[in-house]
Amino acid sequence: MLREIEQLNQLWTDIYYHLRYTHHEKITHQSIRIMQVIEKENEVGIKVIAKAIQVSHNTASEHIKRLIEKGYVFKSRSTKDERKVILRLTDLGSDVLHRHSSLDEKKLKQLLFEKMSDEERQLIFAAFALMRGRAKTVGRN
Amino acid sequence: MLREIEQLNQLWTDIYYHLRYTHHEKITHQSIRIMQVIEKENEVGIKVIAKAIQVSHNTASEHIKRLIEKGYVFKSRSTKDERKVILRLTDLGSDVLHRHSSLDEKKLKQLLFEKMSDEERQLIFAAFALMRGRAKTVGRN
DNA sequence: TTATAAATGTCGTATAATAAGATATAATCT
DNA sequence: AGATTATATCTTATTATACGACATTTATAA
Repeated sequence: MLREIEQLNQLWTDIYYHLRYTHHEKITHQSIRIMQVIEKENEVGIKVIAKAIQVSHNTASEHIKRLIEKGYVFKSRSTKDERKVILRLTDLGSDVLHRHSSLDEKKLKQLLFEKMSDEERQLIFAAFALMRGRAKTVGRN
Repeated sequence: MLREIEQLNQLWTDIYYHLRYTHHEKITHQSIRIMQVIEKENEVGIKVIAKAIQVSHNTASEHIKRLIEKGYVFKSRSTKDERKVILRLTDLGSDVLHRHSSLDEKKLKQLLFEKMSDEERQLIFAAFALMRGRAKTVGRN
């Protein structure tokens, strides 16, 4: 069983290594993690960021300041509670995050539409959709 | 077609977001990228690293020095050409890289063996193996 | 067998990122 | 009104990142 888990991880990291974007703009690790949280969760504020990356709230606030300076993130305030900040990615921020965590669209296109049959492609989609659906429930219960 | 590609990327990043390790030791972005190259390629030296992360050879050499200090990497010399360094990950280095690029084994175990039937699990493995096989050929023609 | 090239290492220096404590401000709650 | 909550700013300290210049060692060419 452990054998299978390791094997799946091997497949996972191999796929990412071969299909990721090769050219990256300079960006730090913390920046990526912060932007991932902003993209995947909703109504993200400073506190959520601080907890997600395990730093103090003032450090989180400084990270956000820099991300705003770079044009990757923008702030708005919650209408319900005006103390709360709501963070969102700009289009530029989305692009940058994409190039650091997604698969290269050109490579994916080649893979799915030139190197695979329709049935194979459908197999891939079915498997990923299944895995995503179940992954969402992992950790709770 | 672009729609499908974007959708697959959405699935990919969602899966990673839900199944990745949540606790990370402090490590920089460049360190991870360097260790990925060392793990996935063979006979990696300073030049290869420098090219992979787009820095000068002296900067690459300094990165490697720090990774060695941290106990993540070790050096040997090529027997054919003694000028050349060959880099490898230590066990600790492998662990650290694993926690930054692989899926959490506990979560995977839960996902594959508690939340899926045998047929579903086989579907996942078949799809990933297929994808990995084809991914290796992407980029070259 | 020198001369030169290739691969790597080291030193000095500069900038940016990272992080926390202390303190401040503004909105909300009691 | 006073306390609490969420965020911001300022100061300070450490580490990471990067490069140019120069040094070293091994390999190859003339």
